[in-house]
Amino acid sequence: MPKTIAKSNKDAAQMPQKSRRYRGSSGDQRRSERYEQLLNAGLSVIGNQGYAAASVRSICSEAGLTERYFYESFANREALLAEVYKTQTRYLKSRMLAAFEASERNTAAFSRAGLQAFFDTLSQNPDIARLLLFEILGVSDTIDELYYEAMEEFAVLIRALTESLGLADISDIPDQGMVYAGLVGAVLQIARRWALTNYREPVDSVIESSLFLFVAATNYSAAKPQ
Amino acid sequence: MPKTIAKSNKDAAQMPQKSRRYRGSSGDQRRSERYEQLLNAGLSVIGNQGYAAASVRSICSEAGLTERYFYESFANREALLAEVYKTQTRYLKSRMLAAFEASERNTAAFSRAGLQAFFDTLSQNPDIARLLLFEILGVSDTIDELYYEAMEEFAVLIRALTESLGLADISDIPDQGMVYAGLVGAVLQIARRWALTNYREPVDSVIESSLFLFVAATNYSAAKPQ
DNA sequence: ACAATTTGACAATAGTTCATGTCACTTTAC
DNA sequence: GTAAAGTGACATGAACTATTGTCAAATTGT
Repeated sequence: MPKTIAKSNKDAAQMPQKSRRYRGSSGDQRRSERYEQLLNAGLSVIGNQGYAAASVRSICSEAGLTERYFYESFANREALLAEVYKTQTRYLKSRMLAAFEASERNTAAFSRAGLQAFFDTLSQNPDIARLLLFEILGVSDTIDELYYEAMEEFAVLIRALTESLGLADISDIPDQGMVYAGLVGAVLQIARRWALTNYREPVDSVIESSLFLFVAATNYSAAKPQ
Repeated sequence: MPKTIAKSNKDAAQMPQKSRRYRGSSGDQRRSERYEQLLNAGLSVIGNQGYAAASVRSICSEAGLTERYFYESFANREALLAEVYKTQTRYLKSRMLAAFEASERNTAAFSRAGLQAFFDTLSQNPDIARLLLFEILGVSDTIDELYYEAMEEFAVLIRALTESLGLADISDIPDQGMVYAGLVGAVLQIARRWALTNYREPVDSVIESSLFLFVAATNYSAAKPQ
């Protein structure tokens, strides 16, 4: 009995092997559903217990899935963290952009709307806040890179915001990117302080404090045409 | 042979048992020397490989000491991290204060001196930079508390600095602490960006960018007496 | 009805870490 | 010189973790 006889028409290099429907959904649907569950569970565990405590087992348990399915969607813990982070920054950015568009077209309302969306998102989702403000730093070089990119993207947002306020020329500053990074850092730090004091201050207060720095930068440049 | 006979005059509750000199130094000296070695090794390992990779074993190996001596000085990894952090923030603050005192007594020189001390310390000690800017966040509630306190202390420094620039009245802002926290966050974020791009920009550039935000806040308030 | 696929509970392996313990060796006090 | 204190290399055990594997039960296509 020569072992070269295949037991079916399947090749030695196994075919994609189209999946069967199960409980009403296709294989792809089920897989992406599990992916979503893991993403949500990841956010929940990281947001509640921190990334250090977010073991594969605890995430799967939270997701109601077996460990095997973890590796179906992610190579490892860090890959999950990266995806969760990307998803949540995307979500945050979309909320801010939506707020911009829904806002009245005057500068004060415009920038308040963006900041409101930012701080609202965090206070309504403490898990996201903990992830974005605390857990993401110092994990690995790869994650640091991700963090850096996200900050730069938010700097672009901030730039649009401050420029809408009238900040025209800060060309005497060697690196304008640094200034915008600084403004992002200011808002993030205000958010961290807010989170660490359990969101005790009213949201308007943190918005005003943030806005103060934006407007100050704006006015300074505007008032200094020379 | 009744086991109640003590083998010496030592009590059942063992006495403090005064230590013997060894290799020229007293027990206290040796212990505090080991403590220093562990602190330095901790900074080195955390600064080079991150806190996650800073196992008790790796720290002791770096320190050239046995694991037993770790627990002589620290209850656990986290206790070491806390002490290293406190030591380095103390060091950073002392360098900044020294810079203030050595500076000429005009506002521009004064604030530049402080910022120069800050950024110089980080670029000269990448270990410290990594610890203070990245590794300290998201470790535990205890460490977060420490971070929060350190930030507030730096906010006081910043406040002194900006007030020396003439920032008098920002009383229309609900929480002034938030504004100062924001300025601290701005400087920290600029430092993070600088570190993540391998300190490529000249130090004067990051100083000017930071200063811009300070001066902007100053001028805005000053120019807005109403 | 029945074989194949899918799933979930769980075992297994190999590795790591913390924290403590053992023990031979070095140094000191007397 | 000798007993005790101090040291360093290493062992140990309990607890985790990541990752793969096993297997019976549930579900499906035919």
